[in-house]
Amino acid sequence: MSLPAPLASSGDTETDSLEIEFHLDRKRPVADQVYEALKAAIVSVRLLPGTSISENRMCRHFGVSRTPVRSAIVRLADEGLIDVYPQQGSFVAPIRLADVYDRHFIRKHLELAVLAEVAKRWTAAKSAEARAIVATQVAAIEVGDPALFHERDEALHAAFAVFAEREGIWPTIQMAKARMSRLHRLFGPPERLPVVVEEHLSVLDALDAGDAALAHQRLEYHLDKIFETFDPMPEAYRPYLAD
Amino acid sequence: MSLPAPLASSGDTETDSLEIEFHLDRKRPVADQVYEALKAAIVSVRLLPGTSISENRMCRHFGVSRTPVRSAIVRLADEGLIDVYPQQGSFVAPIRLADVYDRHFIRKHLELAVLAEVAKRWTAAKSAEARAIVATQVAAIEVGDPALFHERDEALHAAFAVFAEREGIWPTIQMAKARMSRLHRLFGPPERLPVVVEEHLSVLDALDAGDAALAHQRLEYHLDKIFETFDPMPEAYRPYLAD
DNA sequence: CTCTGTACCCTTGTATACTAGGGTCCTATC
DNA sequence: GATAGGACCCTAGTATACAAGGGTACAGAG
Repeated sequence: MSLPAPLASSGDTETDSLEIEFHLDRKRPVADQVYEALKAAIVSVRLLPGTSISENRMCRHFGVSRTPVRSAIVRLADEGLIDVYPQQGSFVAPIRLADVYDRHFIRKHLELAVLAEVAKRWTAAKSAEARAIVATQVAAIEVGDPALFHERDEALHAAFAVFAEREGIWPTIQMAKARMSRLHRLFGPPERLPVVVEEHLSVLDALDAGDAALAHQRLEYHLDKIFETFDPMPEAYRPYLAD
Repeated sequence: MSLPAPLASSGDTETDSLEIEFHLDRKRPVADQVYEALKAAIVSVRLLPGTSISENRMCRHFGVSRTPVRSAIVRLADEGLIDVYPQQGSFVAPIRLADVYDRHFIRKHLELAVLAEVAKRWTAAKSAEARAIVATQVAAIEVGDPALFHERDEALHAAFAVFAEREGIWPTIQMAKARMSRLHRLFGPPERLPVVVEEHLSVLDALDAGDAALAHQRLEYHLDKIFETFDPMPEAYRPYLAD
């Protein structure tokens, strides 16, 4: 039988040099810390799709027992970020294109609905707060820190959820965003980042002008445009994809 | 300190008569079976909000060890259906009204977006399939089986996701629906069920007529109407609610 | 009678041991 | 030499043992 992972059995001879920064805090639940560390590593693609997640190796790496590691893996498997094959192994899930399309659908319609609520409550203060976040995105581009850029991008979208007084739906949007986040960080051309900033600003401009319909149109264009970046999917990316 | 559960320490003297039907199948992962059984019991409110979920009692009840039970509880805690208080206990989560509002927002906009896609692909065959499901809902009302009614209601909404060729977003809608499902099954007046059927049919009629805008309007009315059923929240329901 | 301290039992969190099944590689046989 | 079979090691799934902290009830002191 063929395993989905292209790397197979290496890793024993190598040193366990997993690039997961981690410092154990005995005062907090260990399982939560392992979960957060693993999730951050997967979403930021420091752990590439297909990477083997052996429970025992994680135990050695984190210096804890299998129980909290398993707990973390179960949670990540529920989120679709890890595939567990009993008696075979656990692997960072490939990026499934069908899944990405579905998540884009969810994210797009939720963010547009949030935007409609935001438009009703738009104020100069909110505009200033949003533009301040965009400014930090610009700064992230200038220092060449794409990870920081994406972090600030999340902050901007989260702020909109707060503006709409729908803070509770942010986790759902974020989970939908996580899948595409891996695509962006893997393949997203860096030269598009300034364009993203401009599109963000164009939405804010429409809101400042009190034109909700225009803001809607511009956000929809922005979201679809980002998505189409990967329309001609280069063959080199195949190892990380599925479906 | 005050625990959220109103029942406290009883349960030892009583027999463990948890109303969770369960038959262990040793060929399937035990953890999955426990998860499914617990989730079904919670969503169908056979396990009321606030009920204590002691891991040890679950072990005795299911006849398994703590490990798979813990795995199931972790997953349900992630979904917000169980609250875990370390060193104190785990309890079926109360119905948080703020959460219900957010989930309704998510469900409404996603279902409306799905409807728009369905309208583009509407055929006589799909209409017949949908109406067949509605017919089973009518049958469920006639035999007085609200659990079956809700099961068929889920089937109808799932069918729409399939019609829209967006099967992948159904889990997200379903998770949003789960919260309100508990409200409906607890407090939903049975006399409203026939009205629900009529509203479902009115949407199908609009689709048959090829009027997507009318279908949109009627579905939005239907979803909001269901939600407003609980607008004057009787004080008797307070023990099961929070926020 | 009131208050405080302590012992016990409950809880979840963590660690470890054992089970069952799949992959691989080596060996023996044809 | 090619192929089949078996031993070994890996995996995740499950069971059990231990640790740490909170709740409660009871007993003793003031």
